[in-house]
Amino acid sequence: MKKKLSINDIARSLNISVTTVSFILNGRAAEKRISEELVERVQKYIAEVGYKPNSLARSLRTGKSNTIGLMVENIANPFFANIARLIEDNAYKNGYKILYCSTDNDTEKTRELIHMFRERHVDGYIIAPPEGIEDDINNLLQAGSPVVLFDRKLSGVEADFVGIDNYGSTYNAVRHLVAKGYKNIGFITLYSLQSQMQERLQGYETALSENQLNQHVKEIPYTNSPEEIIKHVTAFLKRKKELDAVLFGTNYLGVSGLRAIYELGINIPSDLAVIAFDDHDVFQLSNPSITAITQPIKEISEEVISLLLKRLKVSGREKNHSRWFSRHLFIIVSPFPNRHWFIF
Amino acid sequence: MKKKLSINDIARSLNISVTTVSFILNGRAAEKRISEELVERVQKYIAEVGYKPNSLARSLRTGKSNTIGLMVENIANPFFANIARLIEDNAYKNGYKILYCSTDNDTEKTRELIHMFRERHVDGYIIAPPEGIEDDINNLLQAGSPVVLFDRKLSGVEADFVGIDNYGSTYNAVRHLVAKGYKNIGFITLYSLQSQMQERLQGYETALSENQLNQHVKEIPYTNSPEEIIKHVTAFLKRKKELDAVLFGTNYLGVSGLRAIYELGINIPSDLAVIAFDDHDVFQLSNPSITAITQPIKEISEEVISLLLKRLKVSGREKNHSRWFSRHLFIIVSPFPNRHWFIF
DNA sequence: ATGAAAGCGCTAACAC
DNA sequence: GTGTTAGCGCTTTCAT
Repeated sequence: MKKKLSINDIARSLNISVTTVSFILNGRAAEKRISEELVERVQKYIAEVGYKPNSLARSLRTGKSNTIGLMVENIANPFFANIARLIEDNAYKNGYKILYCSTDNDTEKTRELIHMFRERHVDGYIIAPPEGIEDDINNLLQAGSPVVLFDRKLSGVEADFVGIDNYGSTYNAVRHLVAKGYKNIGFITLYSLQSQMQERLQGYETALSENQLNQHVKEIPYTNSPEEIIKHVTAFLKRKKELDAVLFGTNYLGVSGLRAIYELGINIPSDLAVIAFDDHDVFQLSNPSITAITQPIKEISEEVISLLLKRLKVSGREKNHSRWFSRHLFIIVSPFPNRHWFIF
Repeated sequence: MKKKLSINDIARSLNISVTTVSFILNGRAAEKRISEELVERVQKYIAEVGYKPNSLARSLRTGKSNTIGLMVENIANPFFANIARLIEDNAYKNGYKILYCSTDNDTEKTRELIHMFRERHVDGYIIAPPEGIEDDINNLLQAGSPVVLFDRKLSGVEADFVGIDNYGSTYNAVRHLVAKGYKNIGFITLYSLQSQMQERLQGYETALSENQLNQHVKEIPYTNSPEEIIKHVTAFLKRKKELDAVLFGTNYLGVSGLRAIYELGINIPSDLAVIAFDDHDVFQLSNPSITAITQPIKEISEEVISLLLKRLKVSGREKNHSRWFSRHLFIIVSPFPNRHWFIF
């Protein structure tokens, strides 16, 4: 168990001061006019003995950690897993490490996780927030930490946000079904007050009432297991024999829902048309493949990380917020003067 | 931007010393015979002002971080994502936080990630290692850090390991197919020297040669995109018209492979029987559903984390390695006297 | 039972 | 240009 080297050991071995080593380490040698020759000698020695600065100590001192906390609903959900991967890659390229975790939509767990991130001095936060976490996020913001929310908004929280037009998505999906002649369109969604779910519901309801059609909504709690979801969807479909189309509010509801549909022997699309929200391998592979409302995962990830990186850059420097917008977005609407909302 | 409280602030406000506060904080009040009344007063005040110790400083001092680094191949793969979730939950219950990351089977990236974990003083490592990372892991071990490997072994690395009987799995799968009368059985696998892939290949080859059947192996590089995989599988199946069954070496090869099969209009199972390695929602939902060689994810996760926790406990204390084995395992074989290999 | 103080490894203001 | 030194917030030994 070889002892870890410290900057002190290096300085002592080389008969120079720790300051000099520190400056060289942090690329401030030129600025401090440290001789070329010394710089080289130090770097050679460091490489030789394999010294690596202790980033814990560095963080403790500087208050920065080059780390971003990423909180998703569930890392096992392909939608979030893929976003996480893209964000991770992008962050790495910019010198940031990502720490992820799953909130399970559990407010208390999320609170603890935020706290853990805070303890670890993450420089910024990317969060798909559960309900009820508003105050905690506001605290973060108030403490000067950059926070980018995504997937669902939080009312009363003045943070940057990236998401999609949920309302328009379900609204258009239903209109599409109506145009194709479907009359009894069900919506199987989450029992949740989260903004994205409420908007999806709203889009569904508006489209239906504009066409004088009846609503058939089934709300399923987030905590249900796949087996429970299957049971409830099965019961719902059995009761609602008149349904000729069904829209799923999330990908995993769609996955379990399809199981229910297959088990009931219902044929897609002759007996029942199916549209799901968020893509999933399953939807592409189903035969016939299931129509999915696909979110632009790549664009969302890029916007999220670039937004946060900008805040990070700004937060150490001048507060000039000009030229903040990138190219490929749909709508930019923010109720707050200094915050940015990107809606794809 | 309210200033963060430190243990000093607490001590000063209460007119006591930081030592006392520290002892109370760390549950050593009784041991140090600090008066009940004082303890209560301190705890009340701490709760009131919402003080939370800075874990960075604590780690710097103690050298522990209550953190475990978890490196999987790809967090977007359901097999790894689910294992990660289970490990995370279990670690949390034991007071440990998990930092995950994806290696992409890239040795250089993995090396950097190990380094980052090391910098951050993670207390232990859980790794599904890529090839070529042997020396780095040995360094970790030599430095006294607990490491548990899973999914694939590393030759010449004396670490704990948890995995499955890959050889037996494919061997039995092929025998199962042979028993059902299939004669031309293909194996579409990864172009990889990783132990688990080699073992799967070996199982396939042995079973075939025992039955005097011809091998039909297609190896696909890890770096291929789903589209490339589909193209290569398509070409392979087109060339090998004689195949009546095919075995996929991993779940994502199976997912893309199914796409190829569907696009070719091949019927399962009448034209071609299909077995995949590792489960996936897609396999369950396919119609008819695809047979999958399912790994016991729950058991693997539990064994991994319990193994690491034990090492963690031991590494601070006496080195008594008795009673190390848990209940639900299949085979325990380790080439090293002091290391444990759990093969399910 | 409680407090003073050293020190974990690093950065940066301030000296020279 | 380079060195001295004061902390960042915490734990823990040693005194009292």
